[in-house]
Formats: sequence, structure tokens, C-alpha cells
Amino acid sequence: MGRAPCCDKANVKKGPWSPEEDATLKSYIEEHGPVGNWIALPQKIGLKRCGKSCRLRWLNYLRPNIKHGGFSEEEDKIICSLYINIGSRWSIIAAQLPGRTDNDIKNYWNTKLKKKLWGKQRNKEHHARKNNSKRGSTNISSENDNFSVISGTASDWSELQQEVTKAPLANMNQNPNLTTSDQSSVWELLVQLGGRFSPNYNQEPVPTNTNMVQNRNDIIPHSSYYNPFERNMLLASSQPLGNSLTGALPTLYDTSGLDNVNSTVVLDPNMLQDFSMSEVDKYHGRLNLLSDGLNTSNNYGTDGMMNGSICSSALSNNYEGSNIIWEEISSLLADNSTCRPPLLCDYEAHYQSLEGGWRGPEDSCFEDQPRLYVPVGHS
DNA sequence: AAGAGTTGCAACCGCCGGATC
DNA sequence: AGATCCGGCGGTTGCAACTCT
Repeated sequence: MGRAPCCDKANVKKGPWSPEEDATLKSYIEEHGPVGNWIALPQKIGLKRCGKSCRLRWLNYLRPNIKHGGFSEEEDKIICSLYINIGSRWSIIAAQLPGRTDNDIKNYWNTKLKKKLWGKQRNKEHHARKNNSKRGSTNISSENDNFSVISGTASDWSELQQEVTKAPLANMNQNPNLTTSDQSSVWELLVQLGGRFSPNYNQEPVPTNTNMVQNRNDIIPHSSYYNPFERNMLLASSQPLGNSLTGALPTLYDTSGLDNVNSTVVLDPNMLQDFSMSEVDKYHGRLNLLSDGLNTSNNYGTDGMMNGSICSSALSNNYEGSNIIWEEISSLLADNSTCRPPLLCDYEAHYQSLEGGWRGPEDSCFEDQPRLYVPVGHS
């Protein structure tokens, strides 16, 4: 048995609001102030509308100082920056843009901004392909479209992050030190905005790989930690794991500055020529697997630009009680012996070493969940 | 000019979590 | 403690306006 409807569906008007209805609602609220009970409001003022519909109409259209359309470049950057950091949490994003509604931003992102950014990316890829074919260098992309999509995604994410994290946030005046350019700031921002993280998230010692979890049970959530990846979240200085895995070809990373919290792993496709094809092939199948996962489970097809956000979304929404916690991710992340980010095989090796052993892809947090964000250079 | 296809956006739907009873 | 109510949210839909052929 479901919840009782909030109003009598048969007797409420639906569809576009008439000017008269708008005027009725607006004049009431202007006269009486904030509405205490939206459900009771329509009856009170003689509107044949659902209370929720009234609320929405007021918030998205009638309330003062609402701006519609005409998003500025600055607003674009803020939206992109926040989308990359927190995902599709439109209300939080809207809170950073005075006069904008979550609905407006959501529509703007879905209909224009996303395409705009993706168009940019497609142009870059097109030019890159042209240049590569001129140079006649080894080019995996030409062998496998999936790889092409993902590798383009990886570089684009880091570029996009670099670009958009420069954008100022409108309401950050209270704390001028807050930027989105480092993890702790993003955390602080999210905490300010109501994020549910460990209150001392930035004080807890982060295990190194020497105290890496030794038992499968250790991966189950414990302690006072919340998974910082809960809900849609990509840290500004991180990449989606999917992309990290895509970049798992050894030394395709630019690992310079990995000890820096702000560092971003950048895929360098040019490095590819330094590897034998057998090495490349070894990872190629995995890339296909990853790519399949990305393409079959997101609504945007091969829209690589979107993969990052879909990643987190899948993690938070479809993977109930994500059994990966921040400490473990961090512990797995740093590989001091080789001074490189961990490769997929490292994760596999780690899980193989766990009690119970490795039971194949169905056993893998990573194979099943290619959409997990791994922060890079977390200190 | 007209029909088909595409885009943009207002509005709706259903779920979730906090507050209250 | 559990049920219910309500506000808030993100995803989705429907349709008018616009563009293309």
C-alpha cells in the first residue's frame, strides 16, 4: 500500500498556470508572508491546484528576483565546477547562484551546458585524431572506439577540472579561503552546505599502504566515517576511478607532483608508444569491460563528458551501502614504493590477498562498480 | 507552405527524510 | 516506537515553439 496522495488528484487542475492563478497565489503570499502549509494553501485561496504545485510555481516562477535564461560564462563555470564536485545536486548548485532556481539550472545543464561542453570535447578529439594520424604514431584509439571515448574522457575531465575550478562561487564571501581547487576546501564547502561527513574528516590519520586492510571484513563500513562519495561527488583534484583505470596502462600517468594534494593525474596518450603491444593488449580487454560498463549503464550513451558524474551516481544510488570507505580508498591509493598511482592489477592483487580470495569479476567492487571515484594525491 | 524533427522549459511524479503526533 | 504528514529534491514528461527539409 502506497502513501496517500497529498491532494485529490481528480479535482486538481494540472498543466500551465493561468495569469489569474499566478496573481491569486502571488498576492496571497505577498500579503501573508511565507506559507506555513502548502498543502492547505490552495483550498484557503480558492485554487484548484495541488499544494506542491503551488509551492513549485512560487519557487520557480513567481517569487521575487528570479532570473530566467541568459546564463553568463561565470555562471556556466560555477555550475560546471559544482556539478563536477557534487553531481546533480541542483538545489545546492542553485544556492550558489542568486536568482536561479534548481529547476532552471537543471534544465540549462541538460539542454545546453552539457552539450556545449561535450561539443568542445568532440572538437578536441577530432583535432587530436587528425594530429595523431599525421604523426603516424601508435594509436589505440583507432583500434577501439571504446578506448577512444574513455581516453578522451580522462583528459577532458582533468582539463575541465582545471578550467572550472578556477570559477569563484557566488556565496563564498563568508569564507574567502574556500575554493574548489583542493579536496579539503571542497569538503568544507560540502559540509557547509550540509554534507554528512565525519566531523573530523580532516584530522583522522589516513592509513598508508603499510596498514592496508588485511581482511575482507575490514572493507565493510565501520567507525564514524561516512563515505565521502555518498551521493554524487567528485573531488576537484581527483578523477573518476573509471578514468584512472582507463589510465591504468603503466606510466601513462604523469605522476609528477603526486605528493601534492592538488595534483591531478593526467593521461598522456603520447606515452603509449613506449609500451609493447602485448602490454597494451593486456589492459585492452579490461578497458573494453570498463567501457561497456560505462556505456551500458549511463543514460548518455557515449557521452564521455558525463561519465564522471554518472559514475558517482551509480555508486551512490545503485550500490547500496557502498562497502568501500574513504580510509581504504586512501590506503589503496598511495603506492610509495613505485611512486605511481595504483593500477587496476594492484587492486586485484589486493583483493586476491584477502581472506576468501578472489572470486572473479562478480566479487569485485571495481569490476561491478567501475564508477567509483578515487582521489589522487590525497595526503 | 506544411509536415517532421528537435529543442527548451514548465510542470509533474514519486521518493526520501525530518518533524510531529 | 511507529505512523503520518509535509517539504524538498532529482528525474522525467508533455507540449509549445522553433528549425529543418
